[in-house]
Formats: sequence, structure tokens, C-alpha cells
Amino acid sequence: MKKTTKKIVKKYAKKAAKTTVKHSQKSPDISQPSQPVGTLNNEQKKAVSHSGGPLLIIAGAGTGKTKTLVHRVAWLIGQGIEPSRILLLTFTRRAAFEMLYRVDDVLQQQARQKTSFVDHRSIWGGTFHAVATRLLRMYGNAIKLPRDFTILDRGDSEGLIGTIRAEMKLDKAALKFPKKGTCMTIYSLHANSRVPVKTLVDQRFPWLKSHTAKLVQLFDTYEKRKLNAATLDYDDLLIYWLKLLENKEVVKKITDRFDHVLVDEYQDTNVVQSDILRLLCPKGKGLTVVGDDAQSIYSFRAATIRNILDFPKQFSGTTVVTLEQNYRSTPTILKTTNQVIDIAKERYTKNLRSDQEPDVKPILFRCYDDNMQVQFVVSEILHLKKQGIPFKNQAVLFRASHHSLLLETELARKKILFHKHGGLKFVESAHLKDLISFLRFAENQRDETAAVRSLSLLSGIGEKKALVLAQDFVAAEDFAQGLVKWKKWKPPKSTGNMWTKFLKLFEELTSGSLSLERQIALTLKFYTPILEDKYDEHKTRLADLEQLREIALKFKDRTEMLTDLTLDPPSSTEELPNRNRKQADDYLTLSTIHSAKGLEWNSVFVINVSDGFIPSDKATDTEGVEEELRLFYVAITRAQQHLYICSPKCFFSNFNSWSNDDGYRDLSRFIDHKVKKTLQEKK
DNA sequence: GTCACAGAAATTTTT
DNA sequence: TTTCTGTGAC
Repeated sequence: MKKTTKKIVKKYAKKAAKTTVKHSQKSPDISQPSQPVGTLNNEQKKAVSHSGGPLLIIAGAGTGKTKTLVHRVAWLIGQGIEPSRILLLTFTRRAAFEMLYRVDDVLQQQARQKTSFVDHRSIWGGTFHAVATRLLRMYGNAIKLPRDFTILDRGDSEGLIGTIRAEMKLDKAALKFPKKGTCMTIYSLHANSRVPVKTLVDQRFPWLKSHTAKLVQLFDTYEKRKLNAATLDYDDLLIYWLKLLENKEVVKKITDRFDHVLVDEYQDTNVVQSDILRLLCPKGKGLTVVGDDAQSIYSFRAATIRNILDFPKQFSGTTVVTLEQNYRSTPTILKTTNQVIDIAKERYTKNLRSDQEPDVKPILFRCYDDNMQVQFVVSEILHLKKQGIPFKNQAVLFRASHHSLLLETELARKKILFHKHGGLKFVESAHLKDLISFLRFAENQRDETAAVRSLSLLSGIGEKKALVLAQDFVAAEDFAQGLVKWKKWKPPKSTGNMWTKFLKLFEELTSGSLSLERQIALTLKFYTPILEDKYDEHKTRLADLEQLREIALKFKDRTEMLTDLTLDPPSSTEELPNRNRKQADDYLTLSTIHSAKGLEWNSVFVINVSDGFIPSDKATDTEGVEEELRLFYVAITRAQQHLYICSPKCFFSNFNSWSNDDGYRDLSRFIDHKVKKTLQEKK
């Protein structure tokens, strides 16, 4: 386990300095005075040095949540807790890294005073999914899970569901059976919320009621197929972790590992996750959770706000500490954010307060169309830059990934560099998945999804044949026998010599004697002609594959690379190796609001704050709209000093003419007259 | 069973 | 516009 944390650290080490500068309040020249390093207020102190029963920290936006958690970890270590006996569960790997990095800082400060040296790197840190994977590789055999299982990402899972859906003949148009994506959504909600499929369909997908029986059957087959292929999807990782804890033989081994479990962003956990915690920390012993119910924005992933609200009920003897002192934003901004969250029907969080000097009111820019919005944003960004606020301390936030397309074009035209977070990920593009499928197949030959994907890339072999070949291989007595079977097989003419070449590649990849780099090089060589044939613009795609090769350098071996790329894919252009290093590294950030969670900037622009976008018109019921409100709240609480809320009246110059985003839109209903009073309007 | 083609659908958010 | 799905020719 030590290894992995070390790797995380190594992996991000270069970026570290950059990241912290970028997202922290460390720019004294322009930022508001933030809480001095090393000092804690009374509430924070109480949380940091709490000992005894379970601890719930309710931390409003910008109240120094990370800092408190970091200091708590350091304090625990100072109390003599072995770092390797601390488990830190965060929402993203990046958050885990940042915390570990800062724990190191605090420890170094302490070490200077005490001349003791503690290695923080043995702390277990990561997302629920990443930690689950590690534990499953260690103890999975107790529940009959092979060590070399591979992980299906969302696309793979949908693909498998789609295949089964077709096999069950549910794909006839006249049937109007839900598409694979919808099936997957239902399945995932079911898996993560433990609500029976029937109830779920009745309540949330009533128009699919007539298909319930078939859906259940479909999911059943899906589960069997995954099991057979030794593959787990995202949801399985949590479910199997729970199974591990329910297993009498292993549970003790795991609970004995940890004295303390700390969970960040607790408001966005689901019931499976809270069950895991309950078994991991019986009676809440050594359990600390941190969260803010006003920032719960992941219910589409079956997160339930009840987890945080009912925590004291679930764990008797809970100590609750509430952090209300905000160190991030100016009082003028807080006035707005407090007013916004006031609209919420159900509200548990109190108002935030700040000691900073009042500054300019947040700006509401109501303009004619989306083009004007872009012009305004770009000119303000440049203006702020002139005032000494670098691009990296500014961010533009939006509801959906494609909302930034128009802006991206304009930024490119003006030669302003930016990084975008959220939306389709690099490794999710078809050509990357193609390439990765070879490696994954070599890793786990039972992985049906990877097998079918890679085999059917050969011309003359389609999905059907690929599946038969894959199943033949698995059915063979052992690896060598499988290979013999394959060698005997006569491919159709159109396959040409590709079959022989493929066999050679497959043998090489599975030999176990090649470095990861070499494996990728060979696969790339094999795949390049296929790619050139398959896609028109192969140049850009080839460049992407080269990037993957560079990324691969960071990983120890194939297992680690495959796991990492699925659980923690590079989420922005920033995390990819940059071929133009010489460029100044002052980048503007563009981000979906979801991906902006936990971050902060001096100046924040929230665009498309018009009804239909915020709240999204996909959210229909009250609960959905409430979540949209919290989402908007998350967006505006990211700002330290300058906040801009932009809302065009019309959308024409649309990115995608096929969407129905066009037309007139009102100002978001979240900007009611009370909120408006806290803003200064600009036209 | 494979593959090329035409027509339809589609983007909300993510581990 | 791109991606997915279903159809029909080989």
C-alpha cells in the first residue's frame, strides 16, 4: 500500500507546486487576506484535536475544510498514530494528493520543532473506488475474485449492456425498449442506492414500467457476464468492497489495518459507501466525516444527502463541529451566496460570515445574446489581468460541458491559453479505447469487452466472430491450449496476414517479459495501419496515441496503468503531457461546475445563468431543481474577490445547430429580487 | 456474419 | 455535426 501512495505523490509531484499556487490563496498581491498558515480558529481546533467518538464536521464553503482535515491528519500522527493506519477517502484523486501534500507541509513544520521525522506517504489516500481496487487486489481471492480483474468504465459497461440487449432481442425499434445508456443509468442507480429495480422504475422511470421484467433479466445477465469475464464496473468496486467487509474471514484483516478513517465530501456519498464505513468503523470508532449539505450535487450518482444529515443518528455519540467562518470570499460575495442558498426549501446550513473588507458587489451581466456574453467575458478577463490578476487565478464555470464551446473559439482566436475540466475525457475517445483494449485483453484474457473490441478491429472479424473467438480461448484448458486453438483457426480472406500479426502481438504482450513502454510501442505499431484505415483524420488521433505513450512513462506496470486510466483519467488538458512546454504557464480555467467542486479562484465567471441551463431544463421535479440550486451555489462560492454572473437573453450562435438550446431564455429563477439586490447590474 | 450505407438521435453533471 | 442504430447486399 505504501507503494501506491508514493506513486500518487510521485505522479503529481511535478505539478504539485503549480497546483497549490493555482488553487490556494497564496497570491498575497491580489487575493484577500486568507487565514494565516498554521493558525486555526476555535471551531477548527476543536475538530482537529477531537478524540473519542465519531466526528462530523459541517463545513460551509470556504471555511477551511481541507485545512482542518489536513491538520487533523497531522495531529493524529503527532499523537503517535502510525500513518499507514490512517485512511483518507476523498472525492477525487487530485484532492487526496493535495491533502497528502499539505499534510507533509504541516508535518515538516512540526518536525522542525520536534526533530522527529514522519513519513506521511504511507497514509492510505484516494477515492472510494481507488481504495476499493487496492483492497480487492489484496484480499479479493477470499470472495473468489481473481487478482488480475480489469475495470469497465462507463462506456464499456454500456457496451456490454448493449450487446446483451441485442442478444435478448430487445433492440427491435417497435419494442421501444430503453437504449443502452438509459439501461445503464437505471442499473447504476439500482446498484448504488439498493432500491429494487421495480421501485426505481415505478418512481423515476414510469414510462418504462412495461419493461421492468425484461430489465431485471437484462441486469441479471449483465452481472453474470461481468463475473465470467473477471471484470468489475465502477459500481461493483464499491459493492465488492462491501462484500469483502461482510466476509467473516477478511473483515478483521481490513478493519485491523486502520485506526482512523477520514472522509471528505461526505454529502456526496451513497448508501453503499455509508455501509462500507459502518463496517469499516464499527460504532463509528475513529471515523471523521466532513461535508456541507448545501453543496450536495451528485444525486444523479445516487448520492444521498441523508448520509450526512442522519450521521449523528446512525452513530450514537457523534460530536458535531460546525465551521461558519469563511476565509475565501469577500462579505459582498457572501451576501449574494447566502441569499441564493436561502431560496432552498430544505436548508440546514447556516449563513457564512467573513471578516474581510467589503469589496465590489458581484456583477450581474444581462445581455442580448451568447455572442455578447463571450465578448464581455473575454474583455473582463483581459481587464482583470491588466489589474494584476493572472489568468490562473480566474475561472469560467458552466453547467454543461458544451456551454463553453463558443468561448473556447474566441479564446483561441485571442490566443488566450486555457485548460478545460470536465466533459468528455481524453481516454474516452474511440481510438484510445481501441489501443487500450489490446493491453486490457492481454492483462485479463477473460475480459470479454476488451477482447471483442480488439478482435473486431481486424477487418473480416465482426462482433459475433470476436465473441466466439474470445469464448473459445477462455474455454480452453489453459493459456497455451487457447493459443493453439487460435492458431488453428482460419481467418476469412479479408483479414489477410493481420491474424498472424495479431497472434504475434498477443503472445508478446502476454509473455510478461516486455516493459510497459515496449508493449505500447508494439501495440501502436500494430494498430496504426488499422487507425489510418478506420478514421479520416488520423493525424490528430495518432498524436493522441503518442500522448498516451508519454503518460505511460509514469506508470510502474500495465496493471497500474490500466487501473489508473480508468479510475482517474486525466481530467483536463492540463494533466496531459504538454508538448509546448515553453509556453508561459498562465492558463485560464474553464470548468463544469461539477468539476470545480472544492476549488477556488480570485475571479469567477458563471456563464449561461439563464433558465433552462441553470437550472437545467432536464431537471423537472422539485428535488431536481433544488439540486440545481445547490449547484449554482457551489459555482458562486468558488469566488474570492470578483464574481460575475452572466445571462444572455437569446442563444443563436449556437455551437450545435442540432440541439434545441436556441431561442429566448429568462434570467435564471435563482436570481430572484432579493438576490438581485446584492448584485450590481451591468448591461 | 460482415460491412457499407442511410436515417435518426443526441449532450447534464462523473467515479 | 458526430455518433449510433437498423437495414440490406454480399
